[in-house]
Amino acid sequence: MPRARRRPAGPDMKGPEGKRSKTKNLGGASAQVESSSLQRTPASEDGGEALGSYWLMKSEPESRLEKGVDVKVRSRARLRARRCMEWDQAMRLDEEAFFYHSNCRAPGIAGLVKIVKEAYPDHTQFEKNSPHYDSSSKEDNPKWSMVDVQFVRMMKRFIPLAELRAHHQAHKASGGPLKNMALFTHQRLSVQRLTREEFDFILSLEEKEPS
DNA sequence: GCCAACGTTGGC
DNA sequence: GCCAACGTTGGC
Repeated sequence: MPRARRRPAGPDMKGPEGKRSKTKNLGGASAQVESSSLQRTPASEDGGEALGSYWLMKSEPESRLEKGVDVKVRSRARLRARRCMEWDQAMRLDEEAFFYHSNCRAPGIAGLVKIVKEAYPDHTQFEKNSPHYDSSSKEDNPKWSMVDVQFVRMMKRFIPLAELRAHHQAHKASGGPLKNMALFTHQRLSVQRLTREEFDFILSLEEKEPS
């Protein structure tokens, strides 16, 4: 697994590895997203055909040391096992995900990535020196898997958490698209499914003045 | 199966 | 760095 360079904030924009989202498959303990480096791709229009699902993936933009290793853009969240497994395996090639900066001074949605490799076992769970080592995971029944994602683009403007929350609150009363957004209703999920309506609404915020 | 203690996430 | 929210663990 690639080791991230130390940088103050923001996603890496180059490097061959793509971004990896790691999600624990079973056992119900946790899930994690790890983003090491993001590969820039030519902006490609997808012709607008409907993709299956949309996602929001949390990552930490700031360096953090764990077991003496800079694990940087990594976040972990407790998940319900079944849901976690479903979501992990539900992420399909070319589906889009917002990447969200968490645990930092300015939390919010920073950009877009897409799935370029569907779930596969994460080898680092078996490596004792890895911060992701999990002694309870067995080779023949791995608990953790990852997907690779590729950088698509930054948001036209950063969408702060506070702005999303304000819409969420308003939509709870008005029945708007963010009324059930998982970021607020299941706040500890590190990988969240978005409805088409949620995804489109958030994209529409890019065009608007910050509220 | 309850629930208090504990650990982690993540906003602030 | 603090701590609220909340998920997990383990004693009973």
